[in-house]
Amino acid sequence: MSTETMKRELYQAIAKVAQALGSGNRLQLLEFMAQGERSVDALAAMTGMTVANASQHLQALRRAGLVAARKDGQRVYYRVAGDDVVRLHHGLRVVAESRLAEVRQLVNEFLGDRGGLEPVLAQELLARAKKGLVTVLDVRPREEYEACHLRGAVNIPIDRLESELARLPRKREVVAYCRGPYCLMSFEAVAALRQRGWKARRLEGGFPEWKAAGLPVEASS
Amino acid sequence: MSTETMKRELYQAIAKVAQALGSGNRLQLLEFMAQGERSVDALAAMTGMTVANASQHLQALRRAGLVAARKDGQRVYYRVAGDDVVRLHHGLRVVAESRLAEVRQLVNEFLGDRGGLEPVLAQELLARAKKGLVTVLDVRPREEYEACHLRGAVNIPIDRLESELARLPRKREVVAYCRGPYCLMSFEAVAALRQRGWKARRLEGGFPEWKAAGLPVEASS
DNA sequence: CTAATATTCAATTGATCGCTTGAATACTAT
DNA sequence: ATAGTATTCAAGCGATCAATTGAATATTAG
Repeated sequence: MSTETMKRELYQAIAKVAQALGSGNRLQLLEFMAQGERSVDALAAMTGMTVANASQHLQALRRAGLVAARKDGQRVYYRVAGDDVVRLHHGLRVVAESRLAEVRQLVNEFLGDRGGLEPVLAQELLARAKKGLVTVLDVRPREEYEACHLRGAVNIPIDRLESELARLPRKREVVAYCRGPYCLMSFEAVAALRQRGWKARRLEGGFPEWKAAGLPVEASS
Repeated sequence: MSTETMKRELYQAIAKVAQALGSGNRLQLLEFMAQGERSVDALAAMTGMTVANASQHLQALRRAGLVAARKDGQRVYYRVAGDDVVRLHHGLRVVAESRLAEVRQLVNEFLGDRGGLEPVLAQELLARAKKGLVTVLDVRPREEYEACHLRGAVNIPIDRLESELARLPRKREVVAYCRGPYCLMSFEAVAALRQRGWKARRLEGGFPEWKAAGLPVEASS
């Protein structure tokens, strides 16, 4: 076979991965799976899809090698196949935000005036946390925190933040994070903390991006 | 509008970038454009597509913000929109090679027994070149070298390698590179040099990956 | 065993995509 | 102006895709 045809076949095979990413529904499924494995009906509920539709999209992602499945009892749990997949998802978002005006506008609308809160970069947080200068706050639900979180982070789910404020020392800056750049919980947390006199910022990105970058994480017990 | 619908729209807009990458022909076009800007008919000839077809694919890439066009005389020159696009292209290849067995097999078939030549990583080459331990050899055609090349690289196009061997000092190791991981010129060069007694290896990836990683490049004159 | 639950499968519909063909447009050289 | 070249446009065809619907399969609880 000529090298031209071989190269064409090769790129056509690589393109299948991009095709699998070429659907808003599948990108959303991947975002949720980046938090940890999830069952089909959980993913269907989170994305607002029918179960049958979610199942078919998950199978498309599996055929492209982007997710893996594990069966336990009557449930099937899907998860991203590896950190490289999360990084690819992230890279796609970055390019889309920087190259498509429509995406930039949608992000601005979505974040509203919250966009103004300038985020802390992962490397910066890592350095400041090492020196004990900041409290790292995970505002996701308890189960997600327990499955995996940034090393040394404290967990106060966003709906309990007001009642458990006492756990956050006032003198240190708080850096909050949640599920990712399109998750609003850390924005809310920062706003609430600032209103009550804390110095607070949010982490750029969220938990999946941190983990995919190979930065330190830990699980509870 | 509810945040769910906004998020759905946002991801649908991001997915358009992935859709643009979801075609082997467009991935090949991007590979060629990563070397530098190219006219429509040059790209059509390189990929073996009809001119009309290439034009349409290029417009699809432009709608997705991945390439930009410049008109000069009666020709239109297309180029990748930025280094982030090259990095995304690269990330896609990495995921496809690591996650799809079919892609791994096609790569092996394509590279044949050449796959055995273990490549030099970019960071390693940078360090060794700084100490003057290696000769960096660009085996691409002269025009491509002149447009842009790794800083300090020597240019001997692959078809003139035999006749200009004298330009390569025998005692230093040679590291050869070309257009990218699916370009065979550097493999040939390494094989030829080794046969004649040189110590030679090839650079992992190629020129576009080096440039997109922000490593030092320069142009002639 | 039976009922209930979770997931997958199969068939259908409308929409979109990829490629071809042939014509239209834009620019250059003479 | 005219001819030649480069690119884009428009129409058409077959293939693929996304979502819905309803049924089939697999597993657990009682």
